[in-house]
Amino acid sequence: MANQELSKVLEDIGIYLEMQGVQFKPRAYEKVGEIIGSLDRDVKDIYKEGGLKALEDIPGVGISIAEKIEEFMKTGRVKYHDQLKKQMPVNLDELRQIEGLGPKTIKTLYQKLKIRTLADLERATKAGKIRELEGFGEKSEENILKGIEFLKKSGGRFVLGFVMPEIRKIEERLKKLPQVQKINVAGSVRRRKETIGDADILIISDNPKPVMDFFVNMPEVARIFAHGETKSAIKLKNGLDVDLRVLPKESYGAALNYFTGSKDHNVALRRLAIEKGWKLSEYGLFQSEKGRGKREKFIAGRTEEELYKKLGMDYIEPELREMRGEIEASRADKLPKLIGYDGLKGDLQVQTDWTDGANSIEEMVEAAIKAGLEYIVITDHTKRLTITNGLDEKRIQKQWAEIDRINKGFGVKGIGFRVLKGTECDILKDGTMDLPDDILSKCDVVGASVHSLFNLSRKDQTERIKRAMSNPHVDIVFHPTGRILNKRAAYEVDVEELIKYAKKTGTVLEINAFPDRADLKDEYVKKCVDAGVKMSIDSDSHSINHFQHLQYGISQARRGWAEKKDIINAWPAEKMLKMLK
DNA sequence: GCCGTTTTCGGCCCGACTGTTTTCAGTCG
Repeated sequence: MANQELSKVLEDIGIYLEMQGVQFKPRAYEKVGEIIGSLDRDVKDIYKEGGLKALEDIPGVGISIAEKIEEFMKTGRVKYHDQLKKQMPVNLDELRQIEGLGPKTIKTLYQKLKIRTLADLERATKAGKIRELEGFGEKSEENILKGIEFLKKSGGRFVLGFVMPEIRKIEERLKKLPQVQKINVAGSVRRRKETIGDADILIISDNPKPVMDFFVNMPEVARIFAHGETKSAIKLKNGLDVDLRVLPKESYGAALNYFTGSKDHNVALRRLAIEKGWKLSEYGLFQSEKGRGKREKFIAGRTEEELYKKLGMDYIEPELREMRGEIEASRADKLPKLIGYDGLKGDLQVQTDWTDGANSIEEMVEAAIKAGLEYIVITDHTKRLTITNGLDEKRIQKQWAEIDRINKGFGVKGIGFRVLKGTECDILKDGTMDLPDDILSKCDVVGASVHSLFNLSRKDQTERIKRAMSNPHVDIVFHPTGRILNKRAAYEVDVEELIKYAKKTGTVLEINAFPDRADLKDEYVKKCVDAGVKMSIDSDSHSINHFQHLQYGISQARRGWAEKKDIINAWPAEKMLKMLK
C-alpha cells in the first residue's frame, strides 16, 4: 500500500508551507495526509477504478491535491514536494522528532546555522551556538539537548503497533510461498513489547533458496545485509531491520524459544536444564552424555510446549517471558490465565466528529460491530480542549439525544449493540473537572484525562489526579501517565500512589491501546493486578480504523499478567456498568 | 487548498504555556 508514503509526502508539503508562513494551506495538506494515512483502501485502487474524480471524493481532497496524488501514482513523486524540499533541504523526519521543534524553528536553525540533520543540531547545541541566536536563549538550547537525549534513549526503536501491519504483510506473503512449511515472527514482536528494535522471522523449508531470493527482492527492501541459504537480513524502507532464518524441523520449537527470548528468560531455562543434567540450546534439549565422541541424546525441541513440559513447567505465553516471576509461577502451576486476544466486549474510549474524531457516531458504531464488539462508549473531548471543539454542557446533551436515537434504531432492528454515553473530560489544573457534576452524573461512563500542564511537580500532578479520582462521578482515568512513545516521557506522577488511591476510590485505570501511548505500561498493569485495581483496555479511536489497535492494549494487559477478571470491558455491558461508581 | 443546512466566495473554530521578550512568536493539543 502506497498510502503511507503518499501520506508522508502530503504532510511534508504542509510543513514546508508552514515554514514559509503560508496561511491555511498547511492545515489542508496536513489533514489530507492524516486521512490518507488511515484510509482503509489503497489509494492506488481508488485511482485505478475512478480516476481523478474518485480521488476528489476522498474527504479533504480537491482538484489540486487530486492531481498531485495522480502524479505520485504515475511517477512515484510529487514535483511540488521536490521543489519545496530543495528550498529547505533539511531532514524533517529527524528534526521533527524533537519535542518543541516546529516548522518555524527548524527553518530558523537552517537559515542561521545551516542545521540539516540531528547530528548538525547536536553539534550546534553542544557548541552553545543556539543560545546566541535572536529569539533563543539558554533554556531553548537546554530543551533541545534534552530532546536529543530522549531520542537517543529510545534509540531507533519502532512502536510495535505502527510497524506491525508491515511485518504481518511480509509474514502473510511468505506464508503463501509453496516452499514455506511453517512460519513465525519471533523476538520482541512475539513477546509484544511496546517498541521493537528489529523483527526475526523463522521458517521451516525444504527448499529455502527461492524463499530467500523472494525475501530480499520484496518491494519494500531498502538494503540487503545478508543473502544466504539459512539466513538473510534486510533493512526495509521504513528503517526496520528484518532477519529471516531457516530452521530444521526437529529443533523448531527450541529455536523459536531461543529467538523469542527474552535473553534472561532463556538463561533461566538453560539453568533449569543443567540442574536436571541436561543441556538446552537453540537446537533442542539434550542429555549431556559424559565421555568423548558420544552423541548427545535428543530429549525435546520440536515444539515449545514439549520443551516446557520436559523441563517440568507449564507452557509460558511469550508476553510473560520477561523474568517477572513467570518461571516460578510456571513450576508452581500458578501462571495467570491471560485475557485472550478476542476477549474484549466493549471499548470505553471512542472519539467522533463531534470533536476531533474523523467519523460520525454511526460510522464508529458500524466499525465497532465489525470489530466484534457489543458496546462502545462515546467519549468526546470537553470544552477546555478548544481546538477539538470540545463539548460543553449544551452540546453533550445534544449528543445524548443523538445516541438515544441510534440505540432506539437498534431496538427496532433487533441488533443487540449498545452505544453508551460518556466523556473524556479534562482534569483542570486544580483537579476539578471541566464539566459540572450534574452533567457527569448523567453519563454512563466518565473518563478523566490530563491534557495540559504536563510540567507540574510530581506532588502537584499526583494530587491533581487524585482529586479527580475522588470525584464521585469519575469512573476511569484515561492514559494515566500521558507518555507518547519515542516522543514524550510521562509527566512526573506517583503512579503507585494513584494505584493505591484507585483501590480506595474504586476508580478504574485505563490501558490505552493507541500504539504510541500503551499507557499504562506493563509493570504498572501488574501492580494493578496485584493490588486488585480494575483496568479498561480502550482504543482511543479517532477513526473507524483505530479499533484494530485494541490488540495492542490486550498485549499490554497480557504482559502485565492481566486476566479477564481484571479488565472491565472484557465483561458484558451490564456487569461493567454495575462495577462503576 | 478545501469546503458548503453561511453553497462558488470567504471562511478556516482556540487557549494555555514557554521562553523570549517588554508585547510576542512558536508549539501543543
